[in-house]
Amino acid sequence: MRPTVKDIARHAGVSAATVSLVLRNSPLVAAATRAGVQSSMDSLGYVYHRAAANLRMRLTHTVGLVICEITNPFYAELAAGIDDALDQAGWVAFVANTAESPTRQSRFIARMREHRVDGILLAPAEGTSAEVVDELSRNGIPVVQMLRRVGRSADYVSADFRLGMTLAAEHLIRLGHQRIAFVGGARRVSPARDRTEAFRAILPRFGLPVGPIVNCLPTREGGAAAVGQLFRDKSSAPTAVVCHNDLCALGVMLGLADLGLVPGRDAAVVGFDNIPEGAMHRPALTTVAIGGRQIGEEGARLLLRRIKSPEGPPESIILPPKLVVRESCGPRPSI
Amino acid sequence: MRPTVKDIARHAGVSAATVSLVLRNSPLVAAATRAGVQSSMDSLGYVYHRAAANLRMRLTHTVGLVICEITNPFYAELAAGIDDALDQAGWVAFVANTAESPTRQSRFIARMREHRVDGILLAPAEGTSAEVVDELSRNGIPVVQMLRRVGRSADYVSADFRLGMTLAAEHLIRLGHQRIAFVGGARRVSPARDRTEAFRAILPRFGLPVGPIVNCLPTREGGAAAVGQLFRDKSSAPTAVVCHNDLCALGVMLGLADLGLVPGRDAAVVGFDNIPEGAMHRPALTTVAIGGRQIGEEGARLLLRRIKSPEGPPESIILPPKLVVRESCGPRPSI
DNA sequence: AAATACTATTGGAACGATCTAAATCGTAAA
DNA sequence: TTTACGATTTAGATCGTTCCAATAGTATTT
Repeated sequence: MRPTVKDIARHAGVSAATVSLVLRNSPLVAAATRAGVQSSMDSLGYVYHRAAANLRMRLTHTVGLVICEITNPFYAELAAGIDDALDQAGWVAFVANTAESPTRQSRFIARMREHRVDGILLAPAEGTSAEVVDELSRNGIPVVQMLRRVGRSADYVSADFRLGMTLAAEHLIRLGHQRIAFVGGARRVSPARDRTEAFRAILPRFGLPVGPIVNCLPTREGGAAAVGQLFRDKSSAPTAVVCHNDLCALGVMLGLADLGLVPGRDAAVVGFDNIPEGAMHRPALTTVAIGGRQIGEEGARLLLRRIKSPEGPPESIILPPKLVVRESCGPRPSI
Repeated sequence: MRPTVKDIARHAGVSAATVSLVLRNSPLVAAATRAGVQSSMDSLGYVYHRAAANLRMRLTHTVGLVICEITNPFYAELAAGIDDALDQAGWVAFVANTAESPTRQSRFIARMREHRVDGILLAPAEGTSAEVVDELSRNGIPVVQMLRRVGRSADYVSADFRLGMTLAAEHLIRLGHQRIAFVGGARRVSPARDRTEAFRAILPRFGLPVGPIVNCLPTREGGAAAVGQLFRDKSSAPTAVVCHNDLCALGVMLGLADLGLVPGRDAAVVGFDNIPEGAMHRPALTTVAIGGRQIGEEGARLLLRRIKSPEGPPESIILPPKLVVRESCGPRPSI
């Protein structure tokens, strides 16, 4: 059996209470005593039993990380940012990959509540109801929603997708594009709605018609399939395509290539997220950088702040996106 | 304050012990009593406090997941497989992304031991010493090493990288290639050593010289940079390149494209891993499929088995890889 | 009728830490 | 010599569950 504070106490000739004080670096304990206890711990190979301490204390120093799709490189980056920030604070995260299933998500959240996490970082699965977040808030469990907002009762960290869409569209308009399409607007999550609304708003402001909006999954496959619809009729095909995310944009470029069209020459393509493979692609992808890592870090820090002081109204952190211009838009439309 | 078993007991007019029996679906308790307790739990909004139960029981039903680089799509897939298998068994994982830093890794492992995880799933960071695994084994903490093996004292799940390399090389040889290079052999981890050794062994068996081996990071950037070295001198350039992984292979294809060479026509390229973007690339990447998801599932299941029965010698599960032929090898070398 | 077996329930001691309030010990002041 | 005080240390209750051994109550057997 592993040694406990009692064993250390006996070995060092003090009481368990004193060992506990040493463990928590209390200034109450005399230097000589502290040294003795320390050496007892070393020689017995003591490992702090945080779970036992948690039972007595208010906090478990543990959070739940619920991610809608960890295999999406953007969310992997988000998770890495969270992990970084939590590590710096000495906290640990339970992880769960919902794979966009609200059922799985509810199961995971229940499990994490049983483990008494002090808070939850939630990148909600598509179709998550506001009730999921509200129920947690009602029960005093701090939640930070990331990217997708489903409830108003909890904190939220995201990027300004409206601004991102505006940056992308203005760039294309400045290049002279007149027929601009949007691919990937289908999903019923707030970032998708934001992009779609901004897309609808910006074009008329420049006297341009709102181009076709194609609904598809935000994956390579989805993007590639969308190309078929958009470029079926050559005469009415768009000269530029804004995509829901980079994955989708890479798919669109693939679809274009399969039609013998060259992205950046025959049609401009812009993505969202700025995932690494976009830069390492030919043509390199122009994209709206969302800063997933940073959102993760901010989210983790916000959650820890909220756990420390649960009072106060829900907070929102909206980070500004940045347009990263590469090759996939080319100089000017050829048609 | 959240209700406890005592509160439920009082409300239902039974003892705490009975509530505990109901919680664990014991057949000892009468149907009527069970129903009463259940309804008390519902009306008071009881949430099981697993941490408290853990203190009394032997297990925490918790494992540590230590990943060398979560943003690498292959490891993201591995993590998804693990998450799946653990979910099915009703277990939860603490996650940690070491970003290939052994220091970080040690810190994470220590933290997880404090949380009393029942076992650890370890995809070791590069440079991990065998001592890390041995120390855990010595202290009776089950460990499953994934992909990279650093110690002999613990279980191991991986793919047969030697066989994978053999499949790739034989395919290229069958296509008629005579000058075959290997890119990415630098890293001091067992899968890299396995690939390199197999590469050195297979070519002489067909009377071919062992082509150049270029050491580089297994990233797009590394692969792209390697192309510069290999194709500097056109006359001695290889006609085929086997890469450490797909990321690297995508980089090589990028490097070739930047030199005006067409992968699959001017040089064959093969990767390892079979990550999604390889299939959705032009030319589509021929690769040795490692089955990250499956390795994750097997690893998680092995760990749970080991936790249940810690006795017995370390076990190894080595899954067979499969060659996935796509376009990046082309029909035959043109030179 | 007494002994036995079985079912359903329970009080109280764990698990390993922390917290509170009180005890102990020198030492300096009265 | 006694008292008071600050500096250390400690006994014992506590957190929310499970485990053990014991206890009723009922049905069955002898």
